[in-house]
Amino acid sequence: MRKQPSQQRSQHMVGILVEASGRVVAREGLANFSTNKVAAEAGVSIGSLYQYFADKNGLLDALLNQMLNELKTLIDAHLQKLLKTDIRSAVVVLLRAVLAFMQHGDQRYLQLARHWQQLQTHHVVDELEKHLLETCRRYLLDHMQTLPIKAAYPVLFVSVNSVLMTLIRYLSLPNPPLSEEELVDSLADMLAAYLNWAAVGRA
Amino acid sequence: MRKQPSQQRSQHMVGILVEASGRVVAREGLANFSTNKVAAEAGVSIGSLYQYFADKNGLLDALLNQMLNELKTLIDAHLQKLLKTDIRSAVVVLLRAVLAFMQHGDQRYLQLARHWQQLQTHHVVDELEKHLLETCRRYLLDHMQTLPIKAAYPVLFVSVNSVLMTLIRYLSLPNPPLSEEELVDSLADMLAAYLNWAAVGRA
Amino acid sequence: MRKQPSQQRSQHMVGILVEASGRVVAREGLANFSTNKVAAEAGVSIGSLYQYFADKNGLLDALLNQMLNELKTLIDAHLQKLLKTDIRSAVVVLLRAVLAFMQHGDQRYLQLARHWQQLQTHHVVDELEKHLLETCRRYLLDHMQTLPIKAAYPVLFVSVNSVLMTLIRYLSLPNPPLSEEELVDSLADMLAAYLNWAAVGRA
Amino acid sequence: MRKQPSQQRSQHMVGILVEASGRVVAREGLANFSTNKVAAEAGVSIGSLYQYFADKNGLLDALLNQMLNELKTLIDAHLQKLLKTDIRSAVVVLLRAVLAFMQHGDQRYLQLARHWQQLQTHHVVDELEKHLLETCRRYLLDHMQTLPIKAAYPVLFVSVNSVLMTLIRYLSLPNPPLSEEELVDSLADMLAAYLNWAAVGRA
DNA sequence: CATGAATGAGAGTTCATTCAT
DNA sequence: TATGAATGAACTCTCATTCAT
Repeated sequence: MRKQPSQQRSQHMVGILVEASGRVVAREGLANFSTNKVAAEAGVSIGSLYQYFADKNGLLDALLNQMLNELKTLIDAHLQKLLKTDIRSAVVVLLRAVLAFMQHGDQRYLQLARHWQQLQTHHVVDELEKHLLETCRRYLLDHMQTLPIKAAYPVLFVSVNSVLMTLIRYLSLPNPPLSEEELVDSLADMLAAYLNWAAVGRA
Repeated sequence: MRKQPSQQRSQHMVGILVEASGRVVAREGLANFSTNKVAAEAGVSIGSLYQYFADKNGLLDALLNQMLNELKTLIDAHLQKLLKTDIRSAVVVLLRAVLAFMQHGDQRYLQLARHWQQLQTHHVVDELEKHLLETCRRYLLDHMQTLPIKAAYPVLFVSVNSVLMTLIRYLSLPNPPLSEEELVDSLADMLAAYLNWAAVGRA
Repeated sequence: MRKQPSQQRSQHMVGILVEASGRVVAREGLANFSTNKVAAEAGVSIGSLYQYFADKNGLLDALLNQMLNELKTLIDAHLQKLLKTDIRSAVVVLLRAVLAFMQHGDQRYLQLARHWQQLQTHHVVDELEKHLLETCRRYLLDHMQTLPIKAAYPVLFVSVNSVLMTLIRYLSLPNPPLSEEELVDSLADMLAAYLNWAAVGRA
Repeated sequence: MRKQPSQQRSQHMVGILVEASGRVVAREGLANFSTNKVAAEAGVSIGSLYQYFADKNGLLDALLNQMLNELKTLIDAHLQKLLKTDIRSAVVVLLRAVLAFMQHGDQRYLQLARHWQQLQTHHVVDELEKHLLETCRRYLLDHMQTLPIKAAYPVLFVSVNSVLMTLIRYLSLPNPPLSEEELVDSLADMLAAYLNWAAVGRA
C-alpha cells in the first residue's frame, strides 16, 4: 500500500525519492533501475523507501506522473499562443517544446519515453493523450470557421497519436535518419493536411 | 559456437522452441520471458534449448524474424493489388491485413510489437520499416502522375511511422475508444490527405 | 560495487564466510568449491554472501590472504631467532613451523597450497615468495662475514622455491616415502650446502 | 570401465582421441578442456569417445601417460651421455632437454605441467619422480669414487623434487624474473653443491 | 559399434522485498 | 519511523554423461 503522505516530512521524502529515481534512470537507464540503487542515490535506507512506495513500480509511477504533470504544464503554458495560430504553426511550436523538454537536463524523461511500453502504467500515456485530445478539441472549437470539423473522436485520436508515437519512435532511434527540423516539419505538414482535408472534404 | 545439428530434427526442434517462445511471450509477456520457461513450455530440457540457440536473445531473434518474415510475406502478398489502387484504399487494405495478423491466435506478436523497445534487436523493426518504406517508394513511383512526390525521406518516415506506431498504440489499449473500422479509416484519410498535399502543395 | 557494511556485524559475517570457505576447501577441495556450498556451510543465504564478497574469487582471495598473513606472521615471529643462527638451523626451524602450520586443523591451507596454480590470484604465492626472498636477503646481509653472497636473484629464487615447492610436493603425497624429519633435514642440508658453496665458490 | 583396446581399430581410435586431447589442451588450456571439444577436435562422436575412455579423466590420464613416456624416453636418450659427465653438467643437460621438451610444438605439455596439481592423477608425477630417482641412483652408483654417497632416499627425494618442482614453478610464471640460463645454472649449482657436500660431509 | 541429440544437476549471480533491531 | 542486513527464488548458461537409433 502506498503511504498517504499526510505530513511535510512524508512529502519531502517522496520528493527526494522520486528525484533520486530520476537520477538513477537518467544515469543507468531503465534496465538497470533498481530499488536499492534509488535508496542509495537518495541517501535513504531501502526500508524507508518501502515506507513511501509499495514497490518498484510505485517509484516509476511517481516519476511518470511527474513527467506527465510537467508535460501538461508545458502544453498549457503554450496554450494561449497556440490558440491564435494556424494548425501547422501550432504543431510546430508544440513539438519543438516537447522535444526540448525530452532532451533537457539529464534526459531522464527521454529514457522513460523510449521505454514506456515496458512500464506497467499506461495510464500516463493515456492521460497525456487525453490532455492533448482536449487541447485539440479546444483548438478546433476556436477555429470552427476556418476548420469546421465536428471534432470526430477518431480524427483526434489518429492526429494526436500519430504525432506522439512518431515522436517517441524518433527519440528511440540511436542514429535518427532525419533531423529534428525535418521531423517536426513533416509531422506538422501531415497534421495540417489531414485536418484541412477533414474540414474541407467533409464540408 | 552452437552446433548446427543437421536437417530435419534440428528444424523440428528449432520450430518447437520458437513456437514455445511464442506461447511464453503471449502468456507471460516479454518481461517474464525466460529460457527456463521456454524449455519447460516446449517440454524440453534447458540443455537442449542451448544446443539450438546461443542465448536468450537468439530465441527472441528467431521469434522476431518469424514475425518479420510473416509480415513481409503479408505485405508482398497484397503488393500487386495495392499498386493498382489509390492510396487510401491501399492503406485500408494493408492496415486490415496487419491488424488481423497482429490479433490472430494467441497474440504473441502483439506482445512483441508492444514491447519492441526493449528488444535488443531493433533490427527487426528497422527491417520492417525499411520494407514498408521501399514498398511506399515503389507505390509512389508507380503513381508518379497522380502523386508526383519526390519521395523525400522525411515524408516517408513520418507516413510509415505514424501508421505503424498508431497501430501499435491502438493494439496496446485494453479498451480501445474507437473501433478498428474507425481507426483504419482515419489513418487512411490522414495518409491520403498528407500525400496528396505533398504532391500538390509542392508541385 | 559491494556494500561496505560497517564495523562489527560486517567483520563477523566476513569472518564466518571465510571460515566456511576454509571448511569447504578442506572438505571438498578447490575444484568443488562453490559459492552455494560456502553459503550453505556458513548457514547463510547466498544473497548474504554476495553482500560481502563481489564474487567467488573474492572469497578465495580472502582465504588466501588470511593464509598469507598467518604465514607472514609465522615467519616474522621466528625472525629474530633465525637471524642469530646458522643457515641450516634457520631452515630447519622455519620448515618445521611451516609444516606444522600447513597441517594444523582441517588442512584447508594444504588444499590451497596444493592447488595454487589454478588460483587466479597468484599474487598470494608471489607475495609469500617475495616475503621469503626479503627475509633471505636480510639474513644474508646479517651474515655477510660468514656468507658473503652478493644475494644474486637466481640464487635466491632457486633457494626459496626449491624449499617451498618441495614442501608442497611432500604435503601432496598421500603416503610420503620419507618422514618429516628426513625431509626437513635434507632440505636444510641442501640449502646450507648451496649457500656455503655460493659464498665460497664465488669469493 | 575403460575399454581394453584389443584390436587395431581401437588402438587407432585411442591414439586419435589422445592426440585430439593434446590439441585441445594446447589451444584452449586445461580449464576449457571438455569431452565434447575433444570429440569434435577428433572428428569423432562424443558417444564413441566414451567407448574408449571411461570419463574426462581417462583422457587426461592417457595424455599424461603419453607425456610421461616421452619424458622417460628423453631421459633415457641422454642417459649414456649423462653417466659420463659430472653432476653439474648432467643437471644442465637434463634441464635444458626438459625445458625444450616442455616448450616444443603446441605447448600442450606445458599446460599440463602448469596445472598438474588439479589433475587427479598424481601417479604421473610419481612415476616421473621414480624414473628420475632411479636414474639418479644409477648415476651415483657409477660415480661411487668421486661421489661416494650411500644414495640415501631423502637426499635423492629432495634433489629430484627441488629441481622438478622449481622447474614447474618457473614454467608457471607469466613473467619469469630470471632467464632459463640463470635458472638452469642455479639449479645445477645447487644440486652439485648438495651432492658434493653429501659425499664429502658424510665421508 | 557409432552416433549425437538430449539430459539436468549445478554453476555464478541479481534484486525486490522483509523484518528484527 | 528508520534502518540495512538478510533473504531466496529466479535468472542465464555449461558440460559430463547417457541411450535410443
